[in-house]
Amino acid sequence: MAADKESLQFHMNLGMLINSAHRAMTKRFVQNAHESGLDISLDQWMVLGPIWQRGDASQKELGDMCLKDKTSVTRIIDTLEKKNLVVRVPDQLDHRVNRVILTNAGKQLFYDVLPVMEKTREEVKKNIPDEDIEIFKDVLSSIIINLENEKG
Amino acid sequence: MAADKESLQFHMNLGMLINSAHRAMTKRFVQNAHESGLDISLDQWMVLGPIWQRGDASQKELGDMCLKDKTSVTRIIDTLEKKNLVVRVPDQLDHRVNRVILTNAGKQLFYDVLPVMEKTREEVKKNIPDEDIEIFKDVLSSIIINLENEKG
DNA sequence: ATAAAATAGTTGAACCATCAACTATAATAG
DNA sequence: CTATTATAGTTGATGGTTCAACTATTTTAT
Repeated sequence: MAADKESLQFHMNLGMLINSAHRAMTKRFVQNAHESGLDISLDQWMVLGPIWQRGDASQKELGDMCLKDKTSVTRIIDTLEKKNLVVRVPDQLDHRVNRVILTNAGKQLFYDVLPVMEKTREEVKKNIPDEDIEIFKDVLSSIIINLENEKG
Repeated sequence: MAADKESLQFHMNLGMLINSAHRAMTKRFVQNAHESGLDISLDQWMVLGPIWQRGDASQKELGDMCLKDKTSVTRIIDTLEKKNLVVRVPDQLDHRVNRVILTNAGKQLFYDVLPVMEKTREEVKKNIPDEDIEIFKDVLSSIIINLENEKG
């Protein structure tokens, strides 16, 4: 899985590049967390964030905020619950929805992971000009919008 | 999973954007293939390509070219073999390696999927200036290089 | 007030990624 | 030549994604 400039030239295929950049970022985040003695996946972290931010969140809201499918949310919450980082509390008003809240362990983990996330972000962006990052984000947004399901 | 400009503004997080752009591309490819009556995943297609290009390839070579782990290659070849698109032939010189070759069905599928890939590529890049795409690729390459494991 | 449609969440199946442990063969070092 | 090491590939486990089918509520439309 070599990834020097030369091999990348050869693999200058959008999809593959995106794929491997994303995998590299995920891997590095987990590595960094592990080096800090923390056991959490990037997806678990992505779900944890919005819960912390709001105090609680329904699974639907989490899916919207993380751009994740409801099935994925179900399973991630399952594993977060197994790890005692989170609990599901049935909503009193709408009995279809679960409110997901952080346990104390969940809050603690959130604070512990914050600097890991920051470190990873810096490693990712190292030596990349800010204006390129902006264009990069714009292109990503455009791609997502291009592929929005035009069901109408 | 709304993805209009506004919600994307809110989610302007590199990792999440990359993640969902990649997932959207994968999904669209499979959809397009399905609409053409073809049953193939993006990863299967990514493996099929290099085999076609070379006539045959070892699993190691496929992993290198697709930037995939050997375990992933093993499993993808497994399912391609189940679908009779590919066969493993033990290498005569080095008994550790499998040469993977396309069946006739595999070749046929390759030709059938080519236009689907092209269509998907166009949908992805629609309304995005070429120079932005170039910067986009550069940033992706830089990220990958930034995260290359500096084990030394 | 009731039937139909929409919404929130779960489950099972199929696929892919990653890790660790393993088998088998080949290359190398003494 | 033999012992060590490196390489190619497989297997099992765990986690995440997607699809389709399902349950259970709530909304809406008549």
